[in-house]
Amino acid sequence: MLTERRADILGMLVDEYIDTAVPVSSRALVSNHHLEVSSATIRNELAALEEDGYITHPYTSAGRVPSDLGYRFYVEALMAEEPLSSSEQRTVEHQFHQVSGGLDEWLGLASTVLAGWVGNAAVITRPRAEVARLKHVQLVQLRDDAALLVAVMEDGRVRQRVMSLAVAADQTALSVHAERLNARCAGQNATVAFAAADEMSDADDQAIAFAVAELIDEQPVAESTYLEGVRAVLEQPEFAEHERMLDAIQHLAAYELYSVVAGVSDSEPGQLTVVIGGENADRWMQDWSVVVSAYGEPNGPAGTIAVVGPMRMHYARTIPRVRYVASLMSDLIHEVVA
Amino acid sequence: MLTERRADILGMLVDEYIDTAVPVSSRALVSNHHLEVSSATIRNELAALEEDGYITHPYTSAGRVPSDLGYRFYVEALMAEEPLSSSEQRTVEHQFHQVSGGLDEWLGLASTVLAGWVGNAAVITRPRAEVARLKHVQLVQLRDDAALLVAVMEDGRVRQRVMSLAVAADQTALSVHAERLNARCAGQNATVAFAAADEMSDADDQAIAFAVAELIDEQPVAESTYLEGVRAVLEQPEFAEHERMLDAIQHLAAYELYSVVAGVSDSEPGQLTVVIGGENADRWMQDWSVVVSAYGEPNGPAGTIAVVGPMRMHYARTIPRVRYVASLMSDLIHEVVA
DNA sequence: ATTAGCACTCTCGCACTGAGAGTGCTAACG
DNA sequence: CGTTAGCACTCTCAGTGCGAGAGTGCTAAT
Repeated sequence: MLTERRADILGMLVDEYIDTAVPVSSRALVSNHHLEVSSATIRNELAALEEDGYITHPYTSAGRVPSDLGYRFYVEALMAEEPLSSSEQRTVEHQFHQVSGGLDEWLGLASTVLAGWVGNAAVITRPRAEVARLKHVQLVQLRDDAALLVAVMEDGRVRQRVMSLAVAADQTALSVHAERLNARCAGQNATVAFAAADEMSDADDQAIAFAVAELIDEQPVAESTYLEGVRAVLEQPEFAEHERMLDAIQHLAAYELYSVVAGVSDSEPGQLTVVIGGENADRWMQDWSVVVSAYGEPNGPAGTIAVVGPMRMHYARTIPRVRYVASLMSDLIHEVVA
Repeated sequence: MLTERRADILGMLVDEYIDTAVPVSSRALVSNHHLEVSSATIRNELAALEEDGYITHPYTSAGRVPSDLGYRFYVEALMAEEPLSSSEQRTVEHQFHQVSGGLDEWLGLASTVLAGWVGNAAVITRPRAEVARLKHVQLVQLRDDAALLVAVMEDGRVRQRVMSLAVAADQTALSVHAERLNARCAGQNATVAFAAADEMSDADDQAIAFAVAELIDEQPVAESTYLEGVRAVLEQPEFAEHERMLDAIQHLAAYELYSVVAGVSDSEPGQLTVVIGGENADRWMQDWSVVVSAYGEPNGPAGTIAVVGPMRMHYARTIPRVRYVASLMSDLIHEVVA
């Protein structure tokens, strides 16, 4: 376990490094914090902290930089969370009253605001149920032998597909098809729908049921992922080199982040998770950190709100803000849904 | 007007510059093309071409680089289009047979393939009618006093919104609401729907009609824009500098490209447009070129297929490939819709 | 345990230089 | 008159070397 002084020093060091992106030296610590000891003493402590794995050297005689472990300890025990200023709260409330409403606009706004606050990329996914279930199916006539299949899921997502029909059907006939399906599949998951498709005798019924089952089952690729603040991330000095920047860009595509964020948040709404550097599963994320929280109704469809950035991230700012936006979105959903 | 020799030289120069990204010298032209004249002669011709504004100097005594006008002349008159190889055709046909079908998958695949072929960003927008018209409305019950409004447009787009109701209604009552609306608004545009909303007596009817009108009217922000190949663009040497790269990234967001691409293609399906450098309306696009074509049924809903990249773009490869993908998508839509 | 002092290491920015590439011009040539 | 050889001039670019500065680690003294 760390002595108190060492913990203090580690805290200052991480704060400073997050702020400046420059490896921090013993002298800087002493002078910036008016410590009562000399830089040599600090050097000894730093050596001990390095021994224990909390910090490293980029090269001999540069300042120290926090390691994964150092950041982890900082987030767990040292950091002083920076609460939202009243002006920040006022801004966000004002902005949310400006937009007419509708989930999509909220999500877009939330990601923009969050990204702006924390100076990193913000990723928000639309709420979805853990297991997709069908709510309602409808067929809209396009031509004699083709119809648009619209499937509404219980979590409010809507999927569509154009179907061609073996037997020509007018809108009335299509409604009959749809009703048969609703009777059989409403409230059911994909497995049941596939089974239902097998049982259908009529060819078109079967084709439609099969299509519905596929729609229920469909994996959301980048389905409604809101991503903002890419430029802010890439302006960080860690991406000064082209190669790093290019790699970062490649991975910052919305659909990759979707899987990252979805992979992390197995938690329930309100629970916030921080994943730091090497703790990430993905290989390319070893230098990145993610602060993520689920939002939504308890036991209802859940989405995730995340901030993604380099390990040197302003955790003390980011964590309360992710938490705040998550609870804000949960409240908004509560108002609409319950 | 250019003498034939000058035109030839300009053609070679543009070809070479597109290939190498290096300002091309008189000597390089002579040796790479086994010209029967000396480099001094070429220098005289280059000076003349510069005088006429087809090429420029980056600085005194470097090679020559095409200007906007030079590229324009090249695309118009000099370029030899590079037809698709049989292996390219085979690949794409193979891949399109692999996917199960469904417009979204086609569009995603098309953008990926196109981006890969041309080494630049490919942007594809979903087809939409010039004026949105309602096809069909449906209400799905969420709770006693809330319903999901699903509006299907004539061009096949689907929009949704959660509505809270003044008077509780079960699914049967909701269907009645929906039918009233369909009777009044099916096939109509937003203006008519707004008018209809005004005439409705029942409060919920009115609210729903108003919401429908808004859905019809809604501007697609980044609505279903497929963007691929961002990394490829940014690997081009024109983005070697940090600042340029950051600016490019900022603008390459899908929703910005949507407006760029939509702004360019006022043409009908089959017509292909090339916009070079300063011909772009947007200020930030002054160094970019866009090759864009509409696709879809004549007089039907139309989408756009575009390639966006630096001015130094391989037009001879890009143009036939954009054209090909556009006609491919048009065919696919034709099969499904007509 | 703390500290002063000092040698050592490594980075970073800067100036300098020489090679090379390419042009523009002039004068000669067919 | 078009073409060409020759040459001076310009500008870039990569490499090199160097000095300043920052920071550590160690040792010996307090």
